[in-house]
Amino acid sequence: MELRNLITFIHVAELGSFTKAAELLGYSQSTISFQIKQLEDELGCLLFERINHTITLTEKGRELVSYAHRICALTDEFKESLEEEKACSGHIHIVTPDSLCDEMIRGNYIDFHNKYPSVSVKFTTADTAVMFDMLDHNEADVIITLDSHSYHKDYVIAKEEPLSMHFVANVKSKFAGVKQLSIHDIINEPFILTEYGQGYRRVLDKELAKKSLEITPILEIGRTDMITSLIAQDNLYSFLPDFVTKEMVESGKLCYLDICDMDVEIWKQLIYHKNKWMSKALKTLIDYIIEKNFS
Amino acid sequence: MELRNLITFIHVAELGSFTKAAELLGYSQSTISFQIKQLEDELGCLLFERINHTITLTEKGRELVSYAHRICALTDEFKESLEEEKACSGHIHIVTPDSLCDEMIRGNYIDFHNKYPSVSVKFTTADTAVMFDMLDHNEADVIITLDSHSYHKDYVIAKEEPLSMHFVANVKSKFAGVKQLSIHDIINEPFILTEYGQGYRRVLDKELAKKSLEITPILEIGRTDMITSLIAQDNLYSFLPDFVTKEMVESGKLCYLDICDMDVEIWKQLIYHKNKWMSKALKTLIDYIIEKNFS
DNA sequence: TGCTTGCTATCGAAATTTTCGATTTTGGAG
DNA sequence: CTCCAAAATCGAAAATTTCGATAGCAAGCA
Repeated sequence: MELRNLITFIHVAELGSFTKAAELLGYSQSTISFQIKQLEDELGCLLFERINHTITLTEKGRELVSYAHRICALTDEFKESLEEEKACSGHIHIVTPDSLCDEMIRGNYIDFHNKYPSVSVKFTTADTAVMFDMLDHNEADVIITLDSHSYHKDYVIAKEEPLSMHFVANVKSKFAGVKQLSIHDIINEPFILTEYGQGYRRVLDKELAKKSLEITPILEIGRTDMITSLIAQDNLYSFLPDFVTKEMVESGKLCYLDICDMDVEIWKQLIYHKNKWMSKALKTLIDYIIEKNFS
Repeated sequence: MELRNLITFIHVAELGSFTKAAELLGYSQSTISFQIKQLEDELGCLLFERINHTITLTEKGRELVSYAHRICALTDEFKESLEEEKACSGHIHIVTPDSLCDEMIRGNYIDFHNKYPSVSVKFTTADTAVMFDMLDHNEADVIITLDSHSYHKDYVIAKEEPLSMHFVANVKSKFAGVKQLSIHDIINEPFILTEYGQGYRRVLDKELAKKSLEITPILEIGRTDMITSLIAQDNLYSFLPDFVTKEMVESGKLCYLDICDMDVEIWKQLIYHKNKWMSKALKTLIDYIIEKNFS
């Protein structure tokens, strides 16, 4: 029993004529005969009495008219529901590095939630490799990387920008305010870095490796807020994005070091899988991030 | 959007796999791909996200699952409704000669109604030619003729029996009790007959015509109950089926005449059109008439 | 690293189904 | 009696569906 036949059936029943239905539907008359017969054969009952070339609905036929209408109404309803602007709602899973998650939650998240209260956002933190893995397994809807500039045909980059980063130290560091430092000057100072493999940490290591250098941090930790607060307390060093340190630099607790021979290029990229279905909610979140500079 | 596709879609959504659905449904896997694509193309939206060869329902997909279930439920419901023993109900139009209508209404009709209260029966009276006309136009569901024996490939005879008829007279008639009368003896007596063209009246006329005889009735009327009551009151004559006269003959108001040279063969036939859809109600009525000798 | 397995997409060919046009049959109207 | 209208039927054409084979890709495993 296919919908095509049901639609034909409805029209035949309404018009009381195979021929008229054929004209209306743009079929030949024999097609209508065939389709109705098909229905009758499948259902094993007569839908129309044919007496002297005029048709009359049978009891079963009359019943089918009612069902057919209800069935068609449902399909129409669904098709309409596709068109109409959906209330923007749903669940979205966004995965970011630790530092950014912090930033976002403390930043615009409340505003976003107030604007779109029925969108539930799940924040998860992970390192870059895991993030891409999650995209590949459709476990994350969208990710934000802080890493070297990446590109792959399977991913869509919704937004990207270079990330300003600095070596930072306690304001009382002997290097504070000193111009034109070399990486060699500070390489043996006590560093706190994010975990190995984590986004910009990995890029930093690679850049150092090019110069046959290596930093052995005294502590590795993902939570950048802890790093900054430790540095603010003691003579320690790190390499962090400005958005993490900006506040404490401005308040005079930390300072940027002027390292002129290290060029670590880090990008912030908002990425989703190219096969990802853009739900209204997802699109809204992504647009919000792009426009409001949410992250 | 055809039901085939919706059913496939439901299974795919449930199993979360094109391959498994193909096995279950007995299709090849490429067919499933094709059918889902067909749906997606027609609806203009993605139903499944395909990321690394695993599928996940999209929002629209999830919505369609719900609609598809409802649609399938309706079709199933209809199919079941075809199977199940229907409450025997509906409207039936039965057409009979005047005399029989009387007989049936006064006879078993109440019993039938009590047994099958939701079957509404419409009785109409008509002469034989009109009755067949009504069958041909599907205006009557079933007819009962009192006429010469008829047969036609387009009609189904559900029941038939020869009808016993007699010339009848008032018990005080000079012919009462006389054996071996000839039609010539009574041909000029005052007759009351049913209308010309009406079933057995027509057959009678034809039989008389064979003998070059003719009866010119003093009154023509379809209502046989009136004929009998008039004859009971006066010295009048008629030619009627026994079922009409039986009661008054037994109570000694009328008598049969023993006319031995007229052989008028009348049949009672219960007939419907061969293309008539046998609704439960119609079948019940016909069976009832056959079994209970309703008419 | 290479092998195997499991999944979906794709493609051309085969099979099936649908559609059409022409014809037939029947009844009704003029 | 002829013409018209309506549905059934039939073979052929057209369209659609299905299949089988293959490819591409990722995961698991040795």
